[in-house]
Amino acid sequence: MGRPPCCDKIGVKKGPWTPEEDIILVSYIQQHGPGNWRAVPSNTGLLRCSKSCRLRWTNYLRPGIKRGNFTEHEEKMIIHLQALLGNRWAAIASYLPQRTDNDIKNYWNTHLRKKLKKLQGNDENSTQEGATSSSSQSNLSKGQWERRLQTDIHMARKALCEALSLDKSDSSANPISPIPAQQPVTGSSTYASSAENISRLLQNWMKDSPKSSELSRSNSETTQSSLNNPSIGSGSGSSPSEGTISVATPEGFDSFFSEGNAFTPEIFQVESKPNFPNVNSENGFLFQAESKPSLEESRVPLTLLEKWLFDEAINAPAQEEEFMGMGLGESAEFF
DNA sequence: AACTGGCGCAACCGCCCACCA
DNA sequence: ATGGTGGGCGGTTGCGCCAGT
Repeated sequence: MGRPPCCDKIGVKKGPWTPEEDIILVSYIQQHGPGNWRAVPSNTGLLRCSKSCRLRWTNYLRPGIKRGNFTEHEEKMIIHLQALLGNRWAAIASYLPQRTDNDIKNYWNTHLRKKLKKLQGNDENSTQEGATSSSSQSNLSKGQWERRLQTDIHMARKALCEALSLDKSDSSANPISPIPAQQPVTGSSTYASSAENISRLLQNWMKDSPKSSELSRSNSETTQSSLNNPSIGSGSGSSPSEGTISVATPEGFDSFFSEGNAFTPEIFQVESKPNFPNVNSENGFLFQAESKPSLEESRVPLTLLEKWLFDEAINAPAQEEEFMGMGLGESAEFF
């Protein structure tokens, strides 16, 4: 019996998300929290597959996402982690806060794999050592199961240890622990990153959309107030659970921006406090830097990995050169 | 200025797993 | 024990952008 599609494909919109859709989704999630993705399209009116909504949220709209160029340090981490874990991007991402697995995967596929390939071409003879790197996909896939098995054993063991010593260990104090997705991301960058993304999208959209000049004032006011009020869309009297997001019509954006408003985190009423998760005062919803909850579970307490990360935490970034000597062979020559 | 090929990235697809009734 | 469902993950694709010609 084949599994039915996650959603009715008929009438489901595909392709790039519009700013309007983004805002609807963000508003909804801010109100209800992430999860129950199945209900998102029906509750928001989005003509999107539930999966698509989840993906859009986790890969793009989620708070705390850092976009743009990878730093050299991040790059090195990815290389090492990939060598150790294989293509377990979610696990790798758990060690790189603010980066999504999709981002890392893309970066690997577009930049790092190419670099390593090039390197391999330059140094054919040294590929033996490079067996831990991506250049040896066959070896990697071969050893991946063993690695994974080992990983799972460690995970189970660590989970047990953690369960037994609950509050004793503060993960934030442990430099070798992958950073939980829920961990506070300090400063104004928490929501700003995603808000900026939306802002950028909106502004691009504004540039491109001829419709935007036909906007009605009333709609813009509605939109702005909607954006400022997380309870928008559900109506003043309706309960959030049954609320249908009816916010952010495209007509609203033009005058919204023309009034000099910036699409800032404040618009979402998300406070930028160090002690994230934020509490939305309007509805009390804990707008956490959710995300990748499974990633924390999938943390990989490999001894070697932890050792390296520990050293890395101590030495980096000032002594990144020392990183080279960690014994992963080819990746050391990589730079 | 027009064309083209490569690149980067967002998004989709399909498989898998965990959970629940 | 079994089947259904939701969600997660990794691989892949498609499209827009940009540099080179």
